[in-house]
Amino acid sequence: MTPIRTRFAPSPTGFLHLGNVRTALFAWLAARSTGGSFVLRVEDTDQGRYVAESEAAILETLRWLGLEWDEGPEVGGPHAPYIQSLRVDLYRSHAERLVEAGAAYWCTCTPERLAAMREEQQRNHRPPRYDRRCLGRQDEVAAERAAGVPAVLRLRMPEGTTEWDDAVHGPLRYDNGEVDDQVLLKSDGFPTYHLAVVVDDHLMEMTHVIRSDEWIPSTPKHLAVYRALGWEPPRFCHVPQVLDEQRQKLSKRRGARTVLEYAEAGYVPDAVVNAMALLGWSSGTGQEVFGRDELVAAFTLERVQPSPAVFDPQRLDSLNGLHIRRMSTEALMEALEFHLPGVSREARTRLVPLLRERMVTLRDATGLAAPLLGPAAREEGAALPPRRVSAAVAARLLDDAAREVEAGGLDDLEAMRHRLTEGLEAQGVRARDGFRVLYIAILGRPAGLPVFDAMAFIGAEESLRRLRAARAELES
RNA sequence: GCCCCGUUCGUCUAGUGGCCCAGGACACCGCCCUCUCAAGGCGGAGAUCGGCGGUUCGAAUCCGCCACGGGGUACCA
Repeated sequence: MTPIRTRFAPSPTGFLHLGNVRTALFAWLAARSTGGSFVLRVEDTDQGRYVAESEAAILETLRWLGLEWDEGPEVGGPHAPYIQSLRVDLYRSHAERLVEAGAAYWCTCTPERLAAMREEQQRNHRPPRYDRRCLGRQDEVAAERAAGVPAVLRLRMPEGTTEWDDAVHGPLRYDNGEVDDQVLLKSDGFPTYHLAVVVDDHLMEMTHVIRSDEWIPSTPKHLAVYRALGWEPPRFCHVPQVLDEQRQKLSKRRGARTVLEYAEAGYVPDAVVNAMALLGWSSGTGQEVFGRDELVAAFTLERVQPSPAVFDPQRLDSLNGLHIRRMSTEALMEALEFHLPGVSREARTRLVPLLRERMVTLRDATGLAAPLLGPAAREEGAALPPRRVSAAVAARLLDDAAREVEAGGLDDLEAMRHRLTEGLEAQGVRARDGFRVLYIAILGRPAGLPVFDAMAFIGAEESLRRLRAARAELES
């Protein structure tokens, strides 16, 4: 299969959420799965919307997810710089070529006139497009520009139709008469997306343009630029958007969490990647849980769906648990450092087997392990004795357990548990009911990490202290 | 207003003319396992394949119209 060379080109106007990054993931997968390359490019041509911290956050997000780029900011590459604001001369020189080719023209119409024009077109049920007033008076416009009147450069959209074979949507066709004479160069001298994206994608030798499908309507403009410059266009792949539960495009404004927030909340990169991959793509084999390498092996652009997908947080939870359980003890121990601050590597290693199957997120470790790392606060409503267990049975169990611990029972948890079970059953009490007493005594609540393992973890001394405290509570 | 894209269980999806009175996953419910909680195993409920017409011996799959959802319509990306 031919290597795909593609890019992710975010604009540094905010943080990355699942919707943005899903597109990056598909591009990364397309490149990796074909032995191609993945380029990162920063599209900061809108000075007004630039948010300083967001650029660093974008790089951090991609790195956290493991979507490493072969060329781009901080790693460089043969087509550097990879930041558009540093490439302005390139756009201007190509704009000049477009003017010479008669494919672009200057325009000094005011924003007010443009707005009035569009309003009128809308009133008359006509498609909103620039009316080309300046196209017929280029000499005057040139004089105005010389006199300092602000001007923009517009694409002269050719007649006819534009069609292309989209990798996701199949054949797409537009009547050029519906397409506006797009502004290519703004009056501040910066290019618009429509010029910069074409120049960079060509110069950076992209074979595929993988982007959100909100770009479909402007693709004819881009194709017109390719044609005017005599360039062969890349293959376009317009991937569907990711929607929230209200079926709206995911957006920070509407409360979409950033990827980095998921990281802090205890989600693991592989799970987030897996969950995103399933939004708009499926393997076709029925497999839905993928490790990184499996995903790279299974991915193809052809299997990307054209319809938008609603992000389901519950699915992410499920996958996160699954991926946590797939992690090695060593890896989990390391990953838990953030959520179990101050807990030694040795202690974390002992905790991992107890925690692994009980965590949805890494953050769950904090609450689960709390009774083993400090005093076990009594959970509200956790009565001693619990329902279905008499005070007499509870007292005896606590005494028996204390005796067991004193006799070194923690050295063989299974044997100790067996003896305590027999003691309970001799009194006609089921172990599952009786042991609830131990859970409350040791963990402060009727459920949690396996209680015998918990006792072993906190040690004989602390175990005895808690058993006796519970015993004393029964007396009062 | 104009243009475009899309439409299979609540959600993600399989499905490209007969294998589908539609399969899987998540969530939900039940059972089993079990020191609790989980995890795991098994089972259940859940979709008139957006609607209506058409093509065909036969349509979720092909065509048309409509409806609904989303997007574009900027000197934002």
